[in-house]
Amino acid sequence: MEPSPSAPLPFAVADFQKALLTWYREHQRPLPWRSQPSLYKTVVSEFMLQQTQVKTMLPYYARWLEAFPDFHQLASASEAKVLKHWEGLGYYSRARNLHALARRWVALPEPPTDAAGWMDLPGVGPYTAAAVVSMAFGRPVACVDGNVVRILSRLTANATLFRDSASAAKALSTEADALLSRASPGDHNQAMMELGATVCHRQSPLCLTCPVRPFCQAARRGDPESFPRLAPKKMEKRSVVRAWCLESGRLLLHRAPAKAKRLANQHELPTFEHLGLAPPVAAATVEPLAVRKRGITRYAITESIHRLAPPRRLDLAALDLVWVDVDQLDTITLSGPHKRWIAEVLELLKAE
DNA sequence: AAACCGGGGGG
DNA sequence: CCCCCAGGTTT
Repeated sequence: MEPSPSAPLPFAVADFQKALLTWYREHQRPLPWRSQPSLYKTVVSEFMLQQTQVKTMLPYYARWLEAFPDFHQLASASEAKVLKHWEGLGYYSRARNLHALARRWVALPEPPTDAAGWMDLPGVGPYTAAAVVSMAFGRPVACVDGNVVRILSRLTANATLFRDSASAAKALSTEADALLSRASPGDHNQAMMELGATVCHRQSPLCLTCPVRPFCQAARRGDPESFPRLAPKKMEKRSVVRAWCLESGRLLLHRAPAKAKRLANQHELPTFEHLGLAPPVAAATVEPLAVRKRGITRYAITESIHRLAPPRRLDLAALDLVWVDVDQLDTITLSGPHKRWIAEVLELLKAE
């Protein structure tokens, strides 16, 4: 999409910046990467925040910094250990990318200090590059995440119907740049996102306490929730039948190959396809051990878990299957939902 | 229970 | 440019 010619913002940019920064310096949340900041802390926190809210990633962040205090310790850790520390956070490619980034970083004669240089590193796109170079190197590059999209579209009461938040981010990047404080780009970027996270909520925004309300067209009109306008998304329903094979205290699990597109090196309960079996006709009529639902991106997935006698003559290696002692589940990496579900089913069986 | 959020990568 | 990734929170 063509970057729209920067429509002049309907207020004095310097006044906006001052109001925003004054508010941020007083009201920012005390987050662990903000006290004694470092490049490494900034990178780790931004990776964890890529698809996850602050509250969720906070405990992971603390454990991560204890296990991997800097780029060198992270680079020399095994991938298994890295994934283990990410377990439960989801979207595991972020962990592999961060690990790969650390290994590239320690080998670099001179680590990059500009956005283009960071975008060459694994797992770093426009958003993360802007965040890192503005916060760590004071570079004037505006971050545009979902929070910023919300704030910008409300400030100007922008009624454009965007395809999705990614295209909105692209379209609004010109304005984000026009608004950016050249003197404090790192604080400015953090202040915008902090404002979006704590005041300019998607629903019921706290306009009465907003430091930039005098600049906001949507607040003036009284309908901030009308912005941004995003095209509705379609959810697709899917269902999966999983096998629960428990024998002699060992559970049969599927481990996605290292090159798998999804859940590489992660364990989950095997589907019947994983076992080389057609989903049983019985699955439709026999009561499953458990039924769980999960929503991922645009999919609404229903997973039913059926007890299955261990099939004979399984070629474990060829099918990426492993037997894991139920007392040893902590030593492997399970996907977050399956980790919970397995614990729940074990509890269920104990009660029988 | 359904709807929503949301960066990066790869084709 | 479009689709996928395989998770949590909110309502």
